[in-house]
Amino acid sequence: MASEDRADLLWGSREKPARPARLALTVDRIAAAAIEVADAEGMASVSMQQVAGRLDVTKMALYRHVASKAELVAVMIESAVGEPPDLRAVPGGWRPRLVRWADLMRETWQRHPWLPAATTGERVTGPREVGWTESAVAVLEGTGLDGGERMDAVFLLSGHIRNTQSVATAGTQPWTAQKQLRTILHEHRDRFPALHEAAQSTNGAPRDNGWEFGLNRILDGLEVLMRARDSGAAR
Amino acid sequence: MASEDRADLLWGSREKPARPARLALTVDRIAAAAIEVADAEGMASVSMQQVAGRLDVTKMALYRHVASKAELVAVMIESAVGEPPDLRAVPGGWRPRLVRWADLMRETWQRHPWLPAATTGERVTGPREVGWTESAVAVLEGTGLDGGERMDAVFLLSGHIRNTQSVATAGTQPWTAQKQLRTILHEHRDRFPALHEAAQSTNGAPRDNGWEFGLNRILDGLEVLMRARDSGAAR
DNA sequence: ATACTTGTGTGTCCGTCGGACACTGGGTGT
DNA sequence: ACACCCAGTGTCCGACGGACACACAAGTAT
Repeated sequence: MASEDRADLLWGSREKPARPARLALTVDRIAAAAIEVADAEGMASVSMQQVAGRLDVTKMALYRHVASKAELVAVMIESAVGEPPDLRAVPGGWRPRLVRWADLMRETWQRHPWLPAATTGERVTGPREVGWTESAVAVLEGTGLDGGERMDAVFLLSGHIRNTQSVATAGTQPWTAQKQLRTILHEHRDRFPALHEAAQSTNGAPRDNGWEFGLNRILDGLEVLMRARDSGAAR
Repeated sequence: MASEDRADLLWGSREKPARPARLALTVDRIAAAAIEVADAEGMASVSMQQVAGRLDVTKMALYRHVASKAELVAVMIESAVGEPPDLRAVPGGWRPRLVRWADLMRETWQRHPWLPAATTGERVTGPREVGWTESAVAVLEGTGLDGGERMDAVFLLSGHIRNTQSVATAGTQPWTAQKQLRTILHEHRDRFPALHEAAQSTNGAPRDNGWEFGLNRILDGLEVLMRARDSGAAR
């Protein structure tokens, strides 16, 4: 079954030293080429033929190493996200650690603007991706949040990263910075008075798609919950 | 230019009563058929031929009414999201109003599970979609947040809706509820101890993908900021 | 009544996509 | 010397979005 194969390639032991590996083509080389294409021309340009062409090989040769395009994308993601960080050395408790985690995550996603597009839809999550989650959930141990809450908190945070990054590269909800909509907003200012006024009062301000704002709001919200838990337990 | 056409169809006056309109095929009928397909079989099944087939018509006939598939999708979205709500009647100030807004938004997005998939990537935002944003931004007037912050807040909230909804229908980061990953997590519990422990402590709990959790955290976070603004201004 | 125009739907074609399948040619183990 | 194995090739398929020329009806001008 395809999904089993995919999971096997992602999760199985990648140690097959039995074969001497006289391979010109390897999964890693393929993934690297695909990432090059995606970085340079976006996820839409990642086709089997494009990737194969970059390796001077037929597209069908790729299928000797990956079972499907979905698996290729999965391998791309695993390769791109890199090893999850160890945050234990970051001082100051959960909040600075989560900030560090979010910054690292954001850096990675900025290096590979196709990650939002590649990680939407049904797919098998790879170990490194889970590792990133693990490292954030671990930060929240001992904060008074229960297991589900810890996972929800990390989901909330990583979702925020995905959203801001999607907008930055593609324009999911490009209310700002995209002049086409800005013009439309101005033309229809009677229809959208609150938006128009809000947009007016931020003209020229350096936009980061609400990255810092959302991050601080989420962390503040978590802190509120933790304090409530503390006082509740102490009571 | 294609994007101009798209914007025209979305934003232009749809009143062309000059022609008597003896049309069997209309943009609205096409959009309705496309939404039927998407609701039933997902966004991946929305192709020009599928939609045309449902209307007993050739796919090329559709191109008389929409300029491209991208425009068809844009019209689908506008039709699916519906008219934005008027929240002025909701009592209790900004917070209950935002909750109401989020609930309405979530209902809509649940009725059309393909919306997350359709609204990713570069595209022109339609007036109704902007209307939803308008109505949320309006709720935040007079809360002490400046224009950019109001927009960031709404972006944060709508991003959360999108994320939870994506996961519910497609499995963007399905750490939970997807038994395949659950099994993997159990097999690799030594590698992901924090995640494993967090998952253990929520076994059987009714999952909503962190919807309520994230919503409350975001609103708490906004409240913290507003209080800080208030006391700062009073000081 | 007839010819012209306008606009709606059709038929055919193209390039690209993911992928199935049969093949080939250069190693390696016996 | 031999057969086997397997990475890479070549060809083919159906589905996709879309260009383009055409058919054909209805309305208008003459």
